[in-house]
Amino acid sequence: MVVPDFDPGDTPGYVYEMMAEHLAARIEAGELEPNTPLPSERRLAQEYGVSLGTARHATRLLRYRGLVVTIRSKGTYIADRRARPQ
Amino acid sequence: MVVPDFDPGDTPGYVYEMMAEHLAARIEAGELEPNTPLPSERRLAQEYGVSLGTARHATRLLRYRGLVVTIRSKGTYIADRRARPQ
DNA sequence: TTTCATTTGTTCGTATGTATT
DNA sequence: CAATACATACGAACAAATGAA
Repeated sequence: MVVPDFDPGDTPGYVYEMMAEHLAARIEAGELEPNTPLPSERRLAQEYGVSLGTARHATRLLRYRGLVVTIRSKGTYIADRRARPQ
Repeated sequence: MVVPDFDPGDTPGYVYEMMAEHLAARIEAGELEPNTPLPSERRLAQEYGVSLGTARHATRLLRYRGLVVTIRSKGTYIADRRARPQ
């Protein structure tokens, strides 16, 4: 299962929401495994071609959804599948 | 003192760029000699009254310009004048 | 060998300013 | 005016490597 590349292009909606959706899809698809760290927010920002603020906004949404757990000065980790809502 | 004190004050431009310029001037003026270590980044941050991140940004610019060489867990050294570009 | 201090490397948290829509 | 997005800047904490004791 492969998640298509991220391409905000001219698709409607907010960049930070699309980015969060894209990351969520990668997590749910198992491409990003539980208890492993996400790339840093600055790295994510680079990879997705967005600003740090936007990347932070996206990871915050994932946090709200319980898909990731962020530990300050350490990183953001994929949550256990059983600890995830739904 | 050959190079005037650092004073970002209300001058235009970015702090990290002005700091890099100031350090570059000190290096080119010979105040800081080749093969000697710069003060640590945290020390530089204190001396210049800026944050660690800004000091690191400044030394990174010097690195790009080939004025210094940074060795992890050791320090940042003034490059040989003959090894410097231009 | 182990311990410790120093220094760079990395990361998140937060605030502010600017431009655009 | 408000929301989005970007960039700078500061702070705090942790990680890793080096070298000395």
